[in-house]
Amino acid sequence: MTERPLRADAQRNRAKVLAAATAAFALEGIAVPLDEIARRAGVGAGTVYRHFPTKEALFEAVMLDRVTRLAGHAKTLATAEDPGAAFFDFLRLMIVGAASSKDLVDALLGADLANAGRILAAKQQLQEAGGELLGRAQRAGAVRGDLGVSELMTLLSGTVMALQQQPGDAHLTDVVFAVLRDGLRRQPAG
Amino acid sequence: MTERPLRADAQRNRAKVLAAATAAFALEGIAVPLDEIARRAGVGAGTVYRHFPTKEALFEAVMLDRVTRLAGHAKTLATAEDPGAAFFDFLRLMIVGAASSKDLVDALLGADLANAGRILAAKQQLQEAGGELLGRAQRAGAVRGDLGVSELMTLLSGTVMALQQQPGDAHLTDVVFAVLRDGLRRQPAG
DNA sequence: AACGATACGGAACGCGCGCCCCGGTTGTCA
DNA sequence: TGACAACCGGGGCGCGCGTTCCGTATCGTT
Repeated sequence: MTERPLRADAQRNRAKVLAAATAAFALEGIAVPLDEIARRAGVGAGTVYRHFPTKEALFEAVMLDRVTRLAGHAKTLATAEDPGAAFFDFLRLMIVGAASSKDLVDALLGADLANAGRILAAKQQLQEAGGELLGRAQRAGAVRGDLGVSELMTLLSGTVMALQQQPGDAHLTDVVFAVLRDGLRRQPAG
Repeated sequence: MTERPLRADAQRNRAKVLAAATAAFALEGIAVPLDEIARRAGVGAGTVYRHFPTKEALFEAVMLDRVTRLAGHAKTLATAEDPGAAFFDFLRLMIVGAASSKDLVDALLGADLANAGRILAAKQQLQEAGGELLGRAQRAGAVRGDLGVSELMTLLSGTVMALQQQPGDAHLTDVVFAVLRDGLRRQPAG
């Protein structure tokens, strides 16, 4: 039952694979060939498979870290004083954090992928944190009341996907964010 | 130089292929295997290739029709009396017209596909019509002034992609559209 | 230093899919 | 209705990619 420690070179290689995979997935999404990841890590394909039973498992490992980190950020924001500002900070965080990462969209939306085991849990954690922020902002009157977390996430995903078409276009990011922000604010009656 | 007319069965088969391809592409995007299209059309794969030199050419033919149709609708709207209403009608048209079609997103955004020959032309036609509607609405004070056609199209693509995740969810569509609409309206100063 | 256990690399396999080919069939025109 | 051209079907090829296998190299320990 107890795991013996990995050999030193095995640990090094595992880290190299994770680093290469993180970079490659962010840049090209899950579509990047595994051989390419191995090449960039300076390892053979077999080595990757000794550490991760499947390409999907490697992707899961990378995404778990990413999503958990995002959820942590969101939880921190949930303790801020101004609920409205905190919510919109969260929005920006999600948008800029994902706009240059093809992988997050694959992870959160890919029909098969998104509902697989550990990713689903992290996803729900993120939704929970987002829901908390949304609820506070709504109760404070800063955000329109007619939408829930899932609608918010859908909106966010779309925005992120759209921005990935012209990655690095800061002006585009600003405009898109502004429209989303203004659309989410509490609307005048009628 | 002059094209001889197709044989009767060839015409029938061509039509069957186009119909099957239109349905299949709309449902699954360009990822649908060509064999599957042939099967649904009740023909062999070879027949498809006799009418369209390449899978991409078939996709182009289908999309050309779709996009041209959309652009036509947009042009019609551009002659309406109320520029604001016309613009938001256009928005809804694009959203509901594409929300259940995986293919349009592939066609308008797929890096390689979108800039290939005839699709590009149709795309520009659509952008032109959209730009006309946007400009009128902005001059009439119905839409915020700080965005151009390309930003609008980006926004639209994102919205559509997001909605494709839960196809047929009318409530989600309504909420997302409402947020987009309110975000695009002329904003109060400051 | 030497030996067993552990890990490595990359060639090889299976599969899905775009595309081609060719023996057989069907439409057209005299 | 016969004969030729046009067209059809689906098996097969090549390629990319996920995954496996095994001979070789490296690590840890005595």
